[in-house]
Amino acid sequence: VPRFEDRLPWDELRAASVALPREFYLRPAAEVARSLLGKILVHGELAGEIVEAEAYLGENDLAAHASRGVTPRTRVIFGPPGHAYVYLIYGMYECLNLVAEPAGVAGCVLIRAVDPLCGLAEMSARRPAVRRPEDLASGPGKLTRALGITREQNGVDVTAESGGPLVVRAWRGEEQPRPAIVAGPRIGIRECTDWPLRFYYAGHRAVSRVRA
DNA sequence: AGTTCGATCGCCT
DNA sequence: GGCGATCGAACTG
Repeated sequence: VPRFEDRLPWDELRAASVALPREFYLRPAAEVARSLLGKILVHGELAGEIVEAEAYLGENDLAAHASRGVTPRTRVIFGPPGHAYVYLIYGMYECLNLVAEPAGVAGCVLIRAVDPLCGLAEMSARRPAVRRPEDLASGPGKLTRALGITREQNGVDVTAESGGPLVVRAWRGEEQPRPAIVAGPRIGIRECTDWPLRFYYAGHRAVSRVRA
């Protein structure tokens, strides 16, 4: 099993970042998806920078789980923003979404890839076959497995600065120069395939390579 | 109660 | 590029 080095120590990551407030998510899902690039997904002491995300809308978006209305599974998507929607796909993989839009309006963002920052040893233990650190979380099912995110986190508040198991944080201070953002069609769906609701960093090594 | 099939991944050729 | 794994949500009757 290869050993990967953390990009920075956990306490430095905590000091250099702050949890995103609920208002961040209180916007159209596409805006939230684009804005989430460069933010930090944190589960326990495992963390990675978001490099790819997709927006899913409401009743007109036939690719979205919410398009068929409120069900026991989708109720979180219709709830207040800043919460996690986690579901099981293909019987074996969990997918993490962050709820956008005000309560009563459907909209969420599928996190498709993160670039590992902290806890790489534990991530590689969870995904022993992976040879390069940028492949640990370069897909929606890969990142939940690497970070240990499951349906147990469905519905949790990701804006809690203290105490939350799953939090999204932003770097403090001045924005660093960052890669160009590409918008293109979403992956793995059969409806609304022309809508440019997938956002990712151009040329980033941790972006999922599914269907180029 | 039974059936269908999916916001995926990794291994095979 | 093709396919099997694996299971629960949603829909049919």
